[in-house]
Amino acid sequence: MARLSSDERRAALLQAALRVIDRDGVHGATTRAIVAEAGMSLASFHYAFRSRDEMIRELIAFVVENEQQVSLAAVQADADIRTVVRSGLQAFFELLVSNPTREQALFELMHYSLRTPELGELPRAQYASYFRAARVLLESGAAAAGVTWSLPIEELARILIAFTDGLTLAWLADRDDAAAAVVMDFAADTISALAVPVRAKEHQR
Amino acid sequence: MARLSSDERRAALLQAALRVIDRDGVHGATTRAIVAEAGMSLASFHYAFRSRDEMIRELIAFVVENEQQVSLAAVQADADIRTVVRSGLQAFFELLVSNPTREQALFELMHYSLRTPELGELPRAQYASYFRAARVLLESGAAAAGVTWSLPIEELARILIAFTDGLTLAWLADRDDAAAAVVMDFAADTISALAVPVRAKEHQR
DNA sequence: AAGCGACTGGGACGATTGACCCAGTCCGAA
DNA sequence: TTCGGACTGGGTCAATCGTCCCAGTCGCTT
Repeated sequence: MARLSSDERRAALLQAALRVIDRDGVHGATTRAIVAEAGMSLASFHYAFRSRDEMIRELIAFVVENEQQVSLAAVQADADIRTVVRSGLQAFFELLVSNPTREQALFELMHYSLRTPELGELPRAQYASYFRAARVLLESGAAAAGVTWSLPIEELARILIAFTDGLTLAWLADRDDAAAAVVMDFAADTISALAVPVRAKEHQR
Repeated sequence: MARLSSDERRAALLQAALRVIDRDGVHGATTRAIVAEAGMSLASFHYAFRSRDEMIRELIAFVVENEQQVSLAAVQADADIRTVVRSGLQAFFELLVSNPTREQALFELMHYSLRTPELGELPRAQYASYFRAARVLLESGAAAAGVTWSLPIEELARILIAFTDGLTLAWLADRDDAAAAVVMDFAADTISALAVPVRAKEHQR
């Protein structure tokens, strides 16, 4: 064991790979580009990972776990449910605008996984993670606003993610902020319309 | 100009390239794979196209023009607007299920374009084409059902495309048909809720 | 029938890639 | 201080890529 960090070096390489993919896409994430970004030598790469594929596999798993979608889940107190949903979407959108290449990178990683036989199951986990984040927003928002959902929470979470994916892709294509806002308004309106007030007694406990 | 088809050979190569991308992704669409699929020799490729990039550029333009999204626009007569929207979504979904790799290919081509400086504007045209198809469905459906939209048609088209993109990505990830149906139901409900009946006089003329 | 030019086959080139290898270096344990 | 093993630098390899080239071939025109 000894020297610093068998795991630290792997983590450093993963971070570097993510930066390279942000900058140049999955296509540009060659072993040489990654070690250059990490300030290491090529030998270190194959000392840490058996192959590039293994690294990509771990990278996707890492991204899925550390769902940075958390920005979606900033629920302020005593807001009505429509505001909660709209704010969550706005937070996500601002993340997208401030770092569009990151969302592109996530999509590219997904499509790369779908094309790679032994990675084909990863997108399922990726979306399960997204749904979980959406569910957190919807549940905590509903609790804060004193409402409950008239549809199963899993279905609502999927609908919310469909909205974020759809508005992200269209925005990446034409960068129309105003149009994205319209979609977010529509999403907040229609989703919050499925909220029903909790009877005071239930709300209280 | 003589021999058969300066344009025909280009078209044949484009079709072959599309089949290769369907099968192996953009990454696998090498010049050699494409000419093999087309049953041609490598020299013919560079006789027809100056470079692979030029071919990809024309391929995307071709795909955007021949929007196969038309399947979305099968409007049956005397159906209420909710049914029209739901049927359009269902037609799209069945296209997706019967040919998932085609939708994957379109996404990959979009992301490839976004990463390629001189192709960066193509996704805008791609989505303009999608919006146009959605608009056709919404307008003809509204005319057939005798309703009009309470939101600008451009905004509604974008919302509809957000739904199709969102449900497509999630379905590609987990292949959950039932969940996709829920999203489509929600989309049809919420979009058709924005339809208002036309006064008989207007409807008649 | 001849010839011109559009077209093709097959090979080659340089660049890039993932992977490997080996001689060293550096650190901590003894 | 010595020594062993974890780690690295730099070079190399085969495979694959886009691109190019040139000697042919084939079909139309004349």
